Amino acid sequence: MRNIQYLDYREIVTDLLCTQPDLNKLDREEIYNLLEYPPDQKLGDLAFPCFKLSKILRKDPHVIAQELQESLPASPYLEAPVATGPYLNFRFVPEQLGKKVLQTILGTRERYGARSLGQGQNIVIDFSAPNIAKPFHVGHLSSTVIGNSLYKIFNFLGYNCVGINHLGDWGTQFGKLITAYKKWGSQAAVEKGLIKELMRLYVKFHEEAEKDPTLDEEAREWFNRIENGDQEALALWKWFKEISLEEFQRVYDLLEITFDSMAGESFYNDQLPAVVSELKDKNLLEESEGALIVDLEQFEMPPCLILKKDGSSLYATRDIAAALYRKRTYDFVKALYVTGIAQSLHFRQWFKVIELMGYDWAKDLIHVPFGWVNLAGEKLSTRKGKVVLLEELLQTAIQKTLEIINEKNPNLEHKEEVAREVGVGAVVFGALSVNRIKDVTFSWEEALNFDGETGPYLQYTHARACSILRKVGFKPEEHLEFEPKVLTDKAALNVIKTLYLFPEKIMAAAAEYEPSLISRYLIDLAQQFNRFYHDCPVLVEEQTLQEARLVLVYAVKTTLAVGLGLLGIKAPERM
RNA sequence: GCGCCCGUAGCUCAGAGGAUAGAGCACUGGCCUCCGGAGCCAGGUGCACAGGUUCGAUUCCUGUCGGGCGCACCA
Repeated sequence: MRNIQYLDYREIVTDLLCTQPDLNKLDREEIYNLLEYPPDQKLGDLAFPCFKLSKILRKDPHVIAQELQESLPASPYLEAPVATGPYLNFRFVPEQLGKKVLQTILGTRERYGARSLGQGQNIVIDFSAPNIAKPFHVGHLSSTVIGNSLYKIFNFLGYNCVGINHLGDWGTQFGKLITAYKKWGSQAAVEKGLIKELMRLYVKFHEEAEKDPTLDEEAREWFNRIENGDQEALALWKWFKEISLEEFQRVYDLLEITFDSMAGESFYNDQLPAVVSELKDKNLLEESEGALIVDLEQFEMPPCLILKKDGSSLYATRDIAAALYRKRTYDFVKALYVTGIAQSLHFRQWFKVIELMGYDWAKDLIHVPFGWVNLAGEKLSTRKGKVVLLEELLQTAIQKTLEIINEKNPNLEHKEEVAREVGVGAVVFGALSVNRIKDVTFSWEEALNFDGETGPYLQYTHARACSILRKVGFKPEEHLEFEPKVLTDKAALNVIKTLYLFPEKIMAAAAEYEPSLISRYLIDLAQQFNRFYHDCPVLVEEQTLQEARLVLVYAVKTTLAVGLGLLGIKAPERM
């Protein structure tokens, strides 16, 4: 794909400012970054604050702004700049803005905002990663939808993403599960109850283990047997895994999320000895309290545990093996790990180990953390069985959507499909609409609220725009010569300004690994559009005006659909 | 004890070295002979506290307080 050049007023203004001798004191990039959007539209569309220059030139910033106002050359894209106090304010020529932005969208359509920055380079994204034999609950939602969204965002920017579901299919919890199964379970009960039964056994184990610590010993032993290839243990492990995967798949199907690799922790088993010996060869391993560790004291971190005293592997061991494997296999330029913030130290530790092993790509390993999900003040806890199942949440949301459709739009075709898209969209948007680092408290009431800043609000706005376009059979390629001059209403101009910002927002979301920047943006766009929709009738007599407004509607519809797509949310044409 | 994250409106959250700090929910009142009322419009209160850096701090730094998490054989 050819790289698309998007209209960038910061570039235009920077060019203009660079013509001024006084501005030579700052380099181009500095000027570009100083430019800011004024807090109030009345002031202008883009501002250059003169404080930095004031310091360098030892001159009153008011005077600088004033002088710049007088000496700057004209630009076809900008009105004459206005000095307001220590700021030089620029205003976009609305006609030019509208023409450029809307034509770009008419031309690029569902690729509006896309770029070819990645040039096909690989980015590995490790996300979702639920634990086998545990229920898929709302606590897994963040990793799953954030990772999925980053996948789509980086793809859109021209990278080739590799989505890996690093399943928690190895570790001591299987020892616990087998112990519990042997003591309190049965084949029939597991076949009947599936994950629910596995979870019951898991919870039971923890209850009993509090009274009887020898159970932990037994569990460790069972896990050891799995690691050593014991037939019975391995068969049970496989069985539990299959049961879990089937259940997880139902959730992924609802979310329409796919992975390029399902290589979980167990996948790296045969690579662990090589990792250990490489660490040994590089003199990084030390024995401590019977275990093998990499000492990280000089980096002010606790040691990274590589092997337990019984010789079995640990989380870090497998992550290191996985990173080496992924670098070999995918030669990534970045590897993202989308996990809870509680694991920050763990990642800092083993990233450092990779660095100490002499791999310069350690810098390309990036932890993308997110906050906790609480349940009405209490922590989610699989061990205590206190969870909200994600599938249940999604199904409830779908049900509720169906009820709303039956009430408001009973003749809608494909109701079930639309209900799924909207119900799931509500849940996904909820998880992606806040800064990922914040802890969130799950509440049914909020998760099922479809008013205000929600996924359904965006989808509804999109559907209404589609509805207008459908009425006239709008085809974008037939309207390239529309007349932008007639889009003079304040509401229309605000929509255009917001549309203009979209490519910039995608870049920011990628740079910060923060899909919520797109969520917030889409809410803003929808709000602007809904004002326009309210204030300005589109299907008016006057053909020139109608055409221009239709183009605007099309541009919004397209941008909403693209943005929702980047969040992993469907944009139905009717709902 | 050491370390990390978070404290913005009644609630959920945006914002971020600068020009009067914004939305949604909830509450109240308007708006459908008109492109879809899951919508639009109007109505109030707020940067945990104390220092510091700066021409300027809600934003950066330090400390205090409050909440969450992590720190050796779980992941």
